[in-house]
Formats: sequence, structure tokens, C-alpha cells
Amino acid sequence: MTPPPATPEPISRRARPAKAPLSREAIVRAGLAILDRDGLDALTMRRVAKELDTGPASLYVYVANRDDLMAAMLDEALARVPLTAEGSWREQLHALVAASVEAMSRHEGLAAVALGAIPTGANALLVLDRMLALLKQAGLDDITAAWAVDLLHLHSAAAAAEQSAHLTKGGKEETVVADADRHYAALPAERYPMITALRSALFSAGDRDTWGLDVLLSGILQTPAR
Amino acid sequence: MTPPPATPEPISRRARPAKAPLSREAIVRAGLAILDRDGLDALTMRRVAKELDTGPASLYVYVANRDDLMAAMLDEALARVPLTAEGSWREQLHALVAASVEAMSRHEGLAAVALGAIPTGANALLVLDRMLALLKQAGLDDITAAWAVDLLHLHSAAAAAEQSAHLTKGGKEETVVADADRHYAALPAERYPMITALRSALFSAGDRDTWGLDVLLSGILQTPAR
DNA sequence: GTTTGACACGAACGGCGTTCGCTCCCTAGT
DNA sequence: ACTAGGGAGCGAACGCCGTTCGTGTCAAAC
Repeated sequence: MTPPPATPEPISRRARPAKAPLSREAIVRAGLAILDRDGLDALTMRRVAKELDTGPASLYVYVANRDDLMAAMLDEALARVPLTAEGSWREQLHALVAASVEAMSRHEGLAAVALGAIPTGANALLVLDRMLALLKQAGLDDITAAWAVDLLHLHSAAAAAEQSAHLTKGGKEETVVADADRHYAALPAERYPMITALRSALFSAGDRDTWGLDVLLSGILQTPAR
Repeated sequence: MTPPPATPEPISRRARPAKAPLSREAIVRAGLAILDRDGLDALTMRRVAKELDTGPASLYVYVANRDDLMAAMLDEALARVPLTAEGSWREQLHALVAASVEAMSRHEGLAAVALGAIPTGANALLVLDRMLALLKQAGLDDITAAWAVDLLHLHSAAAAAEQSAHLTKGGKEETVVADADRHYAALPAERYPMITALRSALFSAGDRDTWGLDVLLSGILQTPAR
């Protein structure tokens, strides 16, 4: 092996002024910064370590692995969801779900973390607790409220995942939709009659998120579990 | 075909009986076989190539990249969704969505592919077309039907993603739920009053999938777009 | 002054997706 | 019958990745 010839290392890290000590919180924040700035592909342990001016091995003292880091990042992102709002229980619930979707979709790939797991993060649980309170306020029985919060959580994560995927796919959302529209226009009408007939409706503009949430809430209200 | 002549290679691939020629279809099938047998982590280009007794570079003639392969695998999986069923439009729609979820959740990670993209695969579009037909049969106007199919697609992908995640996480679904239950039991009641109070309801058994679908359909019926 | 233990981290391991460019064979044109 | 062309197949390599191991460092505890 080549002996490293006298690596002089002109600026030792230790000689630098005031290096903030490593911590789980700092790692999570650095991860979010990279995710927002450079996207999901750039969120590697090496990249996070470099952001903190250290090596990848150092991270593993505070973080079990990449999945653990992403789960922590998700919970940190959810900390920004305001837990209270004004208005009726329905308006408040609407605002809460919308804020959750917003918080998750703002960071590419974080929603996918929420999709697979039962929420356990401190902030995720606060949101969940608040949702349960609002659903009970709506007059639902315990089981229906419990199942409803499950369904709302699933919907939030899915909506956020879809939104953040569209937001970051190749840049422009418009382009993606336009491509799909063109694709659909070229489909054989005899094989896909409904798609062909309803194509303009399929790509019509409008607030689908709000509508979807209304659908869920209305459906929940009139569908008791069991 | 080539009658394998005296190739001097001791165990040349060429000397083997009848190697099926490479094709996009064969690659997709091999990918699904590996995914089902060994899980998402094992689904690597190298592993797929090995399954076909070749090198990874050979795959790129038929498949643009790993994402393209997974999209093709998703559409192949959706080929098994039966497009017709018996009963009212509502029963048929219910069956169609349930079958989609089933088909996707059977293969770990494929549902995540569907979440991010507007469906363009031939089989995905057939399912979508059938859904539209049933929604129109229910009496919905064009726009509501279009938005509803969007919502149902989102829900299907999300439900499948969640289900397949639970199914493959560390093996036993029961274990995951039991862990979460224990976690919730240890939460401070003053910080999470509703979760604590409704814990038994949150983990109650029951057919949540069917209920969720009922919620969606009921909500769609009574919430016209616009 | 010595021990101890937690943190930091350089180096390495065993992968990964993808690309480059060479070889070989099949086909088409003569 | 021969050859020219071109695409499929694929060995090798590039530049990454997540994670682990063992050693170095330093402050607090004794």
C-alpha cells in the first residue's frame, strides 16, 4: 500500500473556530436542508455528513440508519402543522388535514415514509390526537372515529406523496399533465371508450384536493363502522 | 435456431439446451418472480440479469432503467385484475377496486410506483376505463366521475402500499400492530388524551378496507364536483 | 496521574445503477 | 456465395451508495 506521504492537512478540523457538536437534531435539520435544496436522490448519508463537516460514520451514533433518519425528518416536518384553527369541527378538520398534506408534500419523499408505518413520532401523534378530538366532536362513536382517523391518515400521506412526486418530477407539473393528456388523446377509442369520451373532464382544472377531502368527510359522517 | 456446435468453452452458455432469447416480457416476468420470492431489496438489475442467466448490461436493450422496469412490472401485475363482475354498479366497482389493491399489494413496492404517476400502462388504463364506465352508470356527471376515478386510484395505490408494507415489514403483521399498541399504551395521557382514551378502538379488529371503500363511494355519490 | 468511556471518523467492504465499447451473429444486398 | 452492416449481448469499469470496524481523542471520574 502507498503510505500516505506526510499528509500535512493544512486546516485541521479541530483547529476551526467553533464546530457545533453533532446531535440528532442537527442531523435531522441538515437532512431536511439537503432534501429541500437538492432533492431525494441527494439525501445520502455521505451528503448529510458533508453538510455537517464530518464523515458518514459519525452519523450512526445518533441515527440508526437512513430509514430512521427519514422517519425523524418526517416528524420534524410535522412539527410545523398548526394544531388549532378557527371554525366548526369540519372546518378545523379540513384545515388540519390540508396542513398535514402541505407539510409532507413540501419535502420530497417524506410522505412515502408515512405511508408504510403506523405513526409513532411525537408530532405525528399530536396531529392524530387532534384529529380524533375533532371527529368525536362531530358526534362519531369511538370505533368510527378510530377508523376514520386511519383513513384520513392514509389519504393525507397518499395525497402528499402524489403531490410531491408531481412537484419534483422533471420540474414542471404542467409538463407532466400535458404529456399525459397527449398520451390519452392518442389512445384507441374502441379499446378505451370512456377515457376517450371523458378526456377533457379527466384533465379539467379545479380544486380536487378540497373536493376529495369533502368526499371523505361526508362519507365518514354517514357510514358508521360495523 | 443454432444447433450448438462444438464450442470449446467448457460450460458455455451457448452449449446449454435452449436459452430463451431476451425480451422485455421475459425481463418483466423475471423481475416479478424475484420481487415475489425475495422482496424489493433483492430487485436489482444485477439480480434480474442473473435470473435470466446474463449480465446487467444486457437488460438495457429492452428496459430504459430500473424505474421503467418497475412500471412495466406494475402494469403486468394489473393484467390479472378481472374487469367484469356481477351485481350492481356499486358491487362491481367495489370488486374492481378491491382487486386492484389486491393485485398491487401482492408485490412489494409496486404500489409506490402507481402513487407518483398518472397511469399510462395498457392494463392500468383498462381498469381506469372500466371504473369510469361504472361511475357513469351510477349517474354521475362527467367531471365528478373524472375526479372520482382519480380519488379511487389514489386510494387504491395508497391502500396497496400500506398493506404490502405491513405484509413484508419484518415478517409478521401481528407483531407490527402489537408493537404499536404497546407504544400507544405507554404514551402520556395528558399529552395524548384522545389516543389514550380511544386506544382500544384504534386497534380494534374489523374490515377496515371494505368500510373505507364504502366511505369513498358514499361520499362521492353525495358530493358533486363544483 | 491514571483510567475509562463516549464520541468522532478514516478506511474499507460489498453492493448498487448505469455506460462504454468490443465481439459475434443474423440479415440483406450484391 | 460472399460480404457489409447493424443490432444484440455482455465484460469491464465508473462513481456512487449504506453500513461497519477499529482506532484515535479527549474530558470527566477516580
